[in-house]
Amino acid sequence: MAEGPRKLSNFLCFAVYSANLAFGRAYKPLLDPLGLTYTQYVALVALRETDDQTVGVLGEKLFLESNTLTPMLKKLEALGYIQRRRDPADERQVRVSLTPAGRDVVDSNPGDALIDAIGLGDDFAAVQQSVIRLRDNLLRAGHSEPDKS
Amino acid sequence: MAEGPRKLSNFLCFAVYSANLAFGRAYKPLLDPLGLTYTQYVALVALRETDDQTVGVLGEKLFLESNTLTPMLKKLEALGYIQRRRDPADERQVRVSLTPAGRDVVDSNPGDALIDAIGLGDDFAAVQQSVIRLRDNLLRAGHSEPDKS
DNA sequence: TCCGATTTAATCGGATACGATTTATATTGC
DNA sequence: GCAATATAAATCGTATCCGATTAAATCGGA
Repeated sequence: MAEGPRKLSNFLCFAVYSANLAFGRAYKPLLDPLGLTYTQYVALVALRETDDQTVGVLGEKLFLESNTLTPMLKKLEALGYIQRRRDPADERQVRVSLTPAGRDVVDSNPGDALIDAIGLGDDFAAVQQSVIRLRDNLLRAGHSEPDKS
Repeated sequence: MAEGPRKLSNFLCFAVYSANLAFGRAYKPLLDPLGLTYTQYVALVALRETDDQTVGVLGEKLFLESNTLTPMLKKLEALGYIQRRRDPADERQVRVSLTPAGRDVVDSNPGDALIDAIGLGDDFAAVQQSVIRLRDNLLRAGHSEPDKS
């Protein structure tokens, strides 16, 4: 085996890639009325979990860095969902916290409408754990090069 | 249940979102030497499967439309991996086909180096099928509105 | 103390995604 | 045959991602 052209449908990476596109499209009609994008909503959820985080710590949770987060957070601030301020104790850091409006949005759980659409039934938790394991394995393989000792 | 702030780690959408980021990062060192991005590589795989496709048919497989594909395909053409030409029988359509160089890239299976990194073992196929089912369910829920008959 | 190294965000350029519109070509109705 | 419609790709503006660089603040050693 392992010869001949592989079919796209056999690529796990493509399954994940296209499932991510599908999630974005499924969330869109739910988030549009709130003026939020899919990624912005995820950031709000992360902030609901732990408030008043630095951009760096928030980025660790979201697997993003300041180059992606800074413009998005500025947009969320302009929308009135978060507040950004320099940490007085260390002016290099920016601390981000939810406004009451931001908390309300997260607590309204707009994603609940998708639970039926997901349609994995009892497999939900197992699939989620597998995808998380996959992600962590890939990231682990990445940030330490395969050193040939 | 269903009250109180949900943790980000319990969101299946975030697992998929972050796994997709992880795949892109894992593929990067493998594709950089070829001058390819992750998405461009996926497009080449889709073309390897069926050559001489129209932009629309290719888009159906990739879940993308011409607004995303056209710029990417022009880049792949500039790289010498594909050829684009108007269909003489219907000048509205553009047909895309792999060049020999493009075929060689796909046949070299650059993603094989990640099989170990994925680390799902025997669960690989099951996870893949679940993610595909998830995707298809989400897309199905999307393009026909939940009509309350 | 003071200067170099480190850390944190922000900035910049290139490459996706995607809704909305535009352009060019085909098809259909009459 | 031709105007109205439909279809396919391309274009445009906005919002991510990400590598690389920059700017500002902090830290650390001589």
